[in-house]
Amino acid sequence: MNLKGTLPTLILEALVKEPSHGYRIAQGIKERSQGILDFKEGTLYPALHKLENEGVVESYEEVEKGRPRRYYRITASGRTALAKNRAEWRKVSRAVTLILGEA
Amino acid sequence: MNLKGTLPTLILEALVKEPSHGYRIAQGIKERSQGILDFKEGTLYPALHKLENEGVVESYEEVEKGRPRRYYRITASGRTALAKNRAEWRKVSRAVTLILGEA
DNA sequence: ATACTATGCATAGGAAAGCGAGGTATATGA
DNA sequence: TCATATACCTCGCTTTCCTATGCATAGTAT
Repeated sequence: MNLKGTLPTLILEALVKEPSHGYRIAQGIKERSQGILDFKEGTLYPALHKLENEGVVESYEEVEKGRPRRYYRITASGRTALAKNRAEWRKVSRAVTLILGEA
Repeated sequence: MNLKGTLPTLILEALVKEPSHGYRIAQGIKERSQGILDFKEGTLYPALHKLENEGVVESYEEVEKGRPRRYYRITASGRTALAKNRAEWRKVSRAVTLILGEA
């Protein structure tokens, strides 16, 4: 189950502490949401490419266990974007909850 | 500002207490969200048609001030759908907030 | 009188997000 | 040897939403 539009923000949040690669980012989102959020690979990879294109993340290749992995690192503008997106999420999710009810 | 996918649920919620027509439903969502949620007419009307097609709302025409208005009434299956959507919203929005942080 | 705004409904075209399915490749364990 | 997990990618499709446009009426301001 997923909420459209939240993925870019969730990816940025996943990279705040340290760089990571696509597959691990997806696992992390699933685990940190207790299995509720589950973005598919066909969604995740294009999203990462888009974020890189926008300059909010940078990527580099790192060889691990003989195989290359594409790591992503959040940029300065990415941290700004994250802060903005986080605030927006709070605002709009509270607005919906205001109508649909909390309890 | 809007959250994709929430409109059908917000419409059903708007009809719980009494039937209403498109224009008023849109106004209600905007007001009850304190101006934050603002779905456009080009979004709302097709959404209403779809909900009617699915059988969760019924429509009828009522002439008011000499002009016809299309009123929508929530059906029994609409109430069931609303309960389900409401629970889903809680679940998934909490999952996102779990990751993005509450404070 | 005329024009603008609000009300009220509707459709068409296009963008964006996400999914499913498919492809490629390696490592590991049964 | 065969399946599964890891790891990345792309294509086509559907859904959702927005903008723009059209039509029509009522009220208000100029």
